[in-house]
Amino acid sequence: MANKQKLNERSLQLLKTLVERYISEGQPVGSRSLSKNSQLQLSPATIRNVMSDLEELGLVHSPHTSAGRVPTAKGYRLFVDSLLTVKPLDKEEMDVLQHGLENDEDEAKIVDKASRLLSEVTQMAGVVTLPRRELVSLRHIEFLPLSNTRVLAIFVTNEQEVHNKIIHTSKQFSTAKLQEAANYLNSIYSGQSLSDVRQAIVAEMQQTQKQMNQAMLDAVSMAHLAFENDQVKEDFVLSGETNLMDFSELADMTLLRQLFEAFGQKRSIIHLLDKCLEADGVQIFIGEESGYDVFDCCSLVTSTYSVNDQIVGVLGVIGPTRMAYEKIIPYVDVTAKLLSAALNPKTVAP
Amino acid sequence: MANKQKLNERSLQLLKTLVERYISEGQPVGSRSLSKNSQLQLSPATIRNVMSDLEELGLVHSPHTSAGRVPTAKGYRLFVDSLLTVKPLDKEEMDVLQHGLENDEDEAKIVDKASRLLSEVTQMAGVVTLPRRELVSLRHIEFLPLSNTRVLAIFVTNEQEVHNKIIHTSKQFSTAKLQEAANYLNSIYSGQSLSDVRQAIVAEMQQTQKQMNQAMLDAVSMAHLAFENDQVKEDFVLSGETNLMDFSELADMTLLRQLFEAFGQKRSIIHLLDKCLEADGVQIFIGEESGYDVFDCCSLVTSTYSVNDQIVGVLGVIGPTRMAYEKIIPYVDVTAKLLSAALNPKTVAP
DNA sequence: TATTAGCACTTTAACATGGAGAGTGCTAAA
DNA sequence: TTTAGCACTCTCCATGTTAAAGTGCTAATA
Repeated sequence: MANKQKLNERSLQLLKTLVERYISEGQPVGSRSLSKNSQLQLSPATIRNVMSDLEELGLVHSPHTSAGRVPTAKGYRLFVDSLLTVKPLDKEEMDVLQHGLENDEDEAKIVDKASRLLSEVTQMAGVVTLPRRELVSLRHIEFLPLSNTRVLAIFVTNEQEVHNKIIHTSKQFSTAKLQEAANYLNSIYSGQSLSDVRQAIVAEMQQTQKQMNQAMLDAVSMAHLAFENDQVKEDFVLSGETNLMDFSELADMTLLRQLFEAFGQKRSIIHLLDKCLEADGVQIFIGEESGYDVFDCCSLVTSTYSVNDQIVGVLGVIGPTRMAYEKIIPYVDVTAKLLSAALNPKTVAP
Repeated sequence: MANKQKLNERSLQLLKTLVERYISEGQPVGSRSLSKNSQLQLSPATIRNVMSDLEELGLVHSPHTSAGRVPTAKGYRLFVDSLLTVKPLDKEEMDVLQHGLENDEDEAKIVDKASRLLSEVTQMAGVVTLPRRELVSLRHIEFLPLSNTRVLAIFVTNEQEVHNKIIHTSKQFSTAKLQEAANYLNSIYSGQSLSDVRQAIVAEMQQTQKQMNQAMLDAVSMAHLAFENDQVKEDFVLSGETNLMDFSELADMTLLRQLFEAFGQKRSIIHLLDKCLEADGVQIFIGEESGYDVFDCCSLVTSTYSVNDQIVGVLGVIGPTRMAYEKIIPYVDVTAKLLSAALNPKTVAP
């Protein structure tokens, strides 16, 4: 079978040119056109032999007998992993991103802008997860009495963001009592990360026997209510989905519909993006690699971004598998870095 | 020309059957099929004459010489205004809506559910505006110091909803001072509607000369910052957009793209929905009537919903002009009423 | 006078036909 | 090992044909 043996320098060079050509033209590429466009001086016939091998290895595929070849997901994968020559962004392209992401205070706005920028520069769909709250630190918590046993819990994180949640307490508290509880919690937990706080609270609840007075007990149980599974709110911002409508790969309405439904339900996208959180740097899912049928004809190029040197989110681009990876990868990479920079607390204090 | 004269009972009856038939079949309807399906016992030839008149009046239109007729927007309008026989919902259909909208506390969740229900029962796109804040009453305002001159303003409206905003004050305030300011504002404005509060504040700011002490002055100027143009946040919840992809009217990708872009930008939709706020009850925009090119092949059926007998929002359904109005109208109507009921403070207080 | 039958005409949709073009696989020669 | 040559396959496109559906007009009819 000599499979491995066949994958010599020449075959790889040929596969590279084939993928490049298919990406730029969108048509199955045949032996004649490859013979002209590759550096190698080979006749179409020779190229046909090589292509036949590539097909046997599952790297390319022929839509029908007399069409050229098209890369498979596996072919793209090999291309991206070992053949791709990334084209760094030029000055102008950098500037667009840089200007777009500077001078914005609000976290939500920055994230939104990043997503929009990604979709604009790539003409595909841009996606950015909201920064994980788990890792941000609690600055301040406050309780406000509403009616009866309803209490509004407000917590400020990271200097910037304010979140609130209505909790139902077991009994009615006076404003003073609530203030006292908040003071207690602030004195202990302020500055710690939300996930740490959550853990600590659960721990404290379990050893109630400890020498805690009623007030402290109340405070802890309220904090428990305030922080309980709030992380479900994991979310992302998607922009430029409509760009995808222009790709012939998605001209089929059922396919398009499924894709947009997946966008709307968010679940699968979140799951997919979560996978990218684990590793640092640029990651790529090509076609069926994602594991979701809906994305069979799509690729996802992502990178992580950080605050205080901790990875807090993912951003990326969704487009057809036939995308200009050599350009998309640096775009995603650079945007991730710029977003990190934009979100990090400025060193120059006011 | 005898235009008016021609629009006798018979022509109207024929137009009605034509529209009904076109809505259910989706094919241009010809004289033969009309002759069979209308109650009138008329030969195709006679019907052709009548249709010719209808065409002259701009009520129907022929795609090409040997196709049947299709209603125009004007034709649909006449149909909807004077010919339509609305089919009230049966028990089962009512139940779906009723069960879907009961037992939910959170305003946002209710609105979301309503939108989803609308899209599910109609198999088109459902839309619900968030209740206008202008008309809700302020219950409580609170200020929380952040760093330096940044202050977090929190206001609770309507018992239910909590909003917050970071404001930048001119100088630094102590927690006590902020508390004092909040107390002052609460004593004066609590219970009034947000728009009233906003007006009153602007008025107070203008006659600064009055016998106000510095604390009151500070309070008012902070309130001004907290409430300034926050109404831009007018928003709506759209569901089931993807349902629209199944309609042949929207098979054209450029059209579909424009429509989805309009959904994403929200501006035009908000504007359109705002128009519906003015009148009470069900309103309908058919095709080009909306004034937005994107909606030329769509119709919008809306109704208003209320809290405390005040109209606070609009909900509706977006679909192709060729929709089953006799069913959609009651669906929208009933959903609006159920939503009003769900949002109104329960009379049985805890 | 209003309605209808009849007829010629138009348009579309569906299907068959027949190259042209592009590309392949295989074989045999270089 | 590479290449030229050739038969073969498949798509695309233009063309033609036919059937079905519908129209407008005219003349007959009630």
